[in-house]
Amino acid sequence: MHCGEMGSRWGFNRTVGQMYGLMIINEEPLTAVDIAETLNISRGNVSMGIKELQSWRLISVTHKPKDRKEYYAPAGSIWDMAIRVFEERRKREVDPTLSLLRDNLLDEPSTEQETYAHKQLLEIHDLLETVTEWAGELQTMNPENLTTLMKLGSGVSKVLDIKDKLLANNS
Amino acid sequence: MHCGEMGSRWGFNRTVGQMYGLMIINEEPLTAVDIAETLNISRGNVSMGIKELQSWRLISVTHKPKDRKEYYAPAGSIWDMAIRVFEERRKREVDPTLSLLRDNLLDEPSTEQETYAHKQLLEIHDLLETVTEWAGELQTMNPENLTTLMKLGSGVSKVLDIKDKLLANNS
DNA sequence: GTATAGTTTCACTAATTACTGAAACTTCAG
DNA sequence: CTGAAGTTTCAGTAATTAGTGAAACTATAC
Repeated sequence: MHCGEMGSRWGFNRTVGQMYGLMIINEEPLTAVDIAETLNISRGNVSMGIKELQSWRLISVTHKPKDRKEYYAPAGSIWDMAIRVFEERRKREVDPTLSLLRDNLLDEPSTEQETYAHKQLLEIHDLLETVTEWAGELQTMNPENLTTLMKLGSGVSKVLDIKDKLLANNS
Repeated sequence: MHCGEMGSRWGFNRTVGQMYGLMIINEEPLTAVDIAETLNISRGNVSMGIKELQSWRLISVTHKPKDRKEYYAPAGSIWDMAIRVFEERRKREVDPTLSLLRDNLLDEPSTEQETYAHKQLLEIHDLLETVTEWAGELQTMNPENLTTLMKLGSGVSKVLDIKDKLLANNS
């Protein structure tokens, strides 16, 4: 069961990773007590972990009839999970960076030193913006197209060439 | 100068982020002492930070004639920087996850429970592998093509349709 | 060689982050 | 309304991670 530890590399802490790993591996939804006992962690810690996973929109809660317990399970498919982790990390890492950069770009540079700094910040800002916009668009594409695109790999360049030729012919 | 703090979100700790921010903002290369004084951190801490940044392949060291000091500056363009952070994070986060998954997939499942777990792990593994392979291929593409691709955004699906039609015609 | 100007290391301390468990809270059946 | 079965909160503690600074180390000029 220790394999859940790999989650520790993915933006949440060790126990939260283990908790989620456990849910993924188990076909049946689990109760908070199941989790606490399997992982040998305190009940309170599980509660906090659940909250964290919910903030990542990674789990769904169900109830069994005649039972007051809450049952937790991963929300959606593995693919959904990846999208969400990706999205949330963008929100937590990239977006704050972007707004910090924007704030700084508002100040007009007065010295030469500042002009250079300004230029550099602008470059970072634009790069980050392009990349995240693009990533956002990829996410809205349907999964099949995305898979095609990925299978294509570096063949993408060839397709782009084809496109250019088509446009040239049409004009 | 506190704006360098945003680096704290990007995989290294606060001071290392500040150090790198400082180098990006300054046109001229800096010495270890410059950095320590500007950021009010100890000389030893700077040395460790330099080491860390070097392990990310993010800085280059130069020497001035008649001067024994080492001068540090960001290695390469902003674009290079992004590629490197991306690549290094893949190495540190994704690759270990993949090899952990592979290890686990070697064990043949014996119970039904394990069969399910096995299936889930396989799915995660395949997804991660596809995505990282693709990301790797994107990196080898020349920047212009990449920009075209990004500008295209979700229009990519249209190009793929065109490609499919072309292939259909050729057959 | 040796004095000097620099860098690196590392044991120690500080700061941050994660975990525990008991108490407070919620919900619902009877 | 009561209490049983559950969840959440949070103050305190443990564990981890980051930072310091003095001592050890290196390289070079003379």
